[in-house]
Amino acid sequence: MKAHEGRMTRQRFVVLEELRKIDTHPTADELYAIVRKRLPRISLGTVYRNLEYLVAVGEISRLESAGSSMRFDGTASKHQHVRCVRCGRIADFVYSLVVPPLREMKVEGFDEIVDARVEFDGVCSQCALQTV
Amino acid sequence: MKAHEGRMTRQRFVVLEELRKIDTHPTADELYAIVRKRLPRISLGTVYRNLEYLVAVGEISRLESAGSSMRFDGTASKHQHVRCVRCGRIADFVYSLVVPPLREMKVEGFDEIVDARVEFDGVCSQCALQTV
DNA sequence: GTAATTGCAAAGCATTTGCAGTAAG
DNA sequence: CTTACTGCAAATGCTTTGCAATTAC
Repeated sequence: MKAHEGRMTRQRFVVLEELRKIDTHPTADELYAIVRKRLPRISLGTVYRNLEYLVAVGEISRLESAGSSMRFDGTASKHQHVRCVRCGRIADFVYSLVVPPLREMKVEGFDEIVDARVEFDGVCSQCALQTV
Repeated sequence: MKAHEGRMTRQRFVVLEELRKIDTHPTADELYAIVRKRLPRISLGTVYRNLEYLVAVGEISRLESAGSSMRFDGTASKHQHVRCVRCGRIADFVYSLVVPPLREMKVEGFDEIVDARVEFDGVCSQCALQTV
C-alpha cells in the first residue's frame, strides 16, 4: 500500500475528525448526519467512500459485528465490544482474550487463522427501561 | 417440535430437514437453492419466513457473525465459528470460551450482559489457492 | 495540468412485506 | 371451517457505482 496516494480532501478530513471525536461506533448514516452539520453538501456516498479508504489505510476500523449496518471505530486499537441485542448500540469493553497462538490452530478446511475476537451481547440501559 | 400454533407445512419441514443435513452454514439464498430441488415452486420469501420462525422457536440458530448476509445453523448447540475473511464461508470450531460469569460483568451504559462468543477469522483452503 | 475525489442519482443486494389464494389441523 | 401459511411481486434499507464536474497537489 503506497503511503502518498490519497488526497486529504476537506470531506475526508471532517469524516475522520468527527469519527475520532466520539466513542460511540456510528453507522455510516449516523456519521453522515454529524458531518453534514459542517459540510451540508457532502453526500452519503462520499462518507462511505472515505470510510472505506480510511479503513484500507488503517486509520480507522470497521467493526466485525453482527447487525444490519456496518459500524465504524475511530481508532485502530484492539479492544472488544458489547452490542445491545435490542437496538444494536455498541460500547467498548476492556477484556483480554486469551487464546493459543493463532498460527498453531488447525481447522479442517482452513489454511490459517489470522485473528480472533470476543463479542458480548447485552441489553443497554436505555432499552432496559422500555417495556417489551 | 413444540405443540403450539405453528403449522408444520411441507415447506417448513423441508427447510428444516435440508438445513439439518448440512454442516455448512448457508445463507437464506443458498438454502433456497437446495430446497428448490425438492420444492421447485417454493419462494425465497417463504424460506426467509420459515428460517425466522425456526429461530424464534429455538429449532435452529442465526449466526451472529459479520458478513453481508445472514447465515443459519441447523443446530441450537453452542459452538464457535471460523469465518473466511475472503469469501465469508463459515466452519464450526470447537473452542471453550472461558469468561467470568456474565451476570457479574459491569459495563457502563449496559444493564446486563447476556451472552458472549469468540469468532475466528481465517483463510479457507479454497481461497488460499487463488492468486490475490 | 491531471488524476483523485466529489455530488448526484441510479443500480445492486439482501431482506421484508402486502395481498389474495391455499392448505394444515 | 378457520386462519396460518404460501407464492408473487413490489417495497425497503443499506451500500456501491457510473459519470461529469470539481479540486488537491
